[in-house]
Amino acid sequence: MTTGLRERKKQATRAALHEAALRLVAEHGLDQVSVDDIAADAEVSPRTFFNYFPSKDDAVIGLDPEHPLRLAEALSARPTTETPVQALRAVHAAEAARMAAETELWPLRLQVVDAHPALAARLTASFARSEQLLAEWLAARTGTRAELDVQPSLLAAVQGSVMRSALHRWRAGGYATSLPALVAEGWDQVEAGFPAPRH
Amino acid sequence: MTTGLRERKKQATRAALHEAALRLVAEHGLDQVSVDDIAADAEVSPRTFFNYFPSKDDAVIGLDPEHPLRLAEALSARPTTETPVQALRAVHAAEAARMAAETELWPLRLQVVDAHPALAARLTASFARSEQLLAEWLAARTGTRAELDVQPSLLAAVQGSVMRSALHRWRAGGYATSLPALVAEGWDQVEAGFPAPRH
DNA sequence: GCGCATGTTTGCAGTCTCTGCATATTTTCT
DNA sequence: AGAAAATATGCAGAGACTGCAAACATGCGC
Repeated sequence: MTTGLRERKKQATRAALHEAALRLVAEHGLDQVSVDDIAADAEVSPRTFFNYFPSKDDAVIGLDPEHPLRLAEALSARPTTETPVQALRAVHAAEAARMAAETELWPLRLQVVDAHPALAARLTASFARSEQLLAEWLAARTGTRAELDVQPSLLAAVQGSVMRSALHRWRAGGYATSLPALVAEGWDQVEAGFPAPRH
Repeated sequence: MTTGLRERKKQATRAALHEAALRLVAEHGLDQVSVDDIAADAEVSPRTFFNYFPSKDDAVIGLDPEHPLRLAEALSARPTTETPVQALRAVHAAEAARMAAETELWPLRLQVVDAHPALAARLTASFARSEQLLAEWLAARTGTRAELDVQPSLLAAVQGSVMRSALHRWRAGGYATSLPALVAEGWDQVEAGFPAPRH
């Protein structure tokens, strides 16, 4: 787990660029912030910016590209006695706790995503990669074909819906409710099959 | 419902641009097709292209921006005796039938979306607008607050998942299964709460 | 039919994102 | 220290997109 100077610097630069992008865009708006501004704020050359992120939007969102793989690993580590939904709930719970711990970044992310539909699309794209891996894991776990059976692709998508809905309500409620609780509430609803609410 | 010459021409130009974009990108790939190429193919000036679509990606996807509103209207027209899920199922069924009728465009759209993650994000963004309106409708229908209660935002998102999953399986199965059937299958799964499949 | 009001198309100039390539700088390893 | 490898930077250029102003087409009242 040794991290040489080189590796540490890379992490620092990446974080600096992401935080600069997020903070500047949150304050001034997406169109009022250029890549040059972000690079200047992070004290690297504009050209270097593109060594770290393929686009301005990606820098603003700034999610770890390795994350989907770690998620898939976490799932594979769950005991095979669990049902797919149980395994997903467990992984989501850990995930939500980790996200809620980033008290600085996620509220800012959700703010800019809310203000700029283009960024919402990027964030969704980030989730999409996870969903694809998840569908494959589900198919393997249940012995079905990911491409043709309903459950893998649908449950993978629904899992994303649960998380997005929880994030949405987290922000709407001013971050007063705990994110893991909101996620759990979503799963309860999913497992209950969306019963009609009584009036 | 009268359409003057002016209005008809606009529709035709929009359709020509969309079809040119879709066809060219399907054949040559997103990066190998410039806006100038698309405009030339549709026989308008490059500048005119941007009178119709705000970006190249949007032209490739080419969904009607009015569609979310019509969807919301269709929902409001459902009898209030139906549960939210029943109403959504009914509207989805009609929707799926309409989409399956466009035997030219949807397969091409799904092909390019599959080949280019950036376009997948755009398509999802198009759906997102519908989901937002839907969440509001659900909240109004069930007398809850769209922002804070679970069901509106989650069910709106899940509805999108059902449709996306159905489209995915439609394409994976070579368009052999009817889209409405795939959508219905998804809803069955949702209503059943994703039971663990037996082995 | 004529001509004005309004909406649409086009060209032009300019900004910004993003890429390829060559060069300098930094870190690592021996 | 010095070679090897990774990283940072500068430069030039393609292509997306916008604002503006000038042509052009259409609709409408007369």
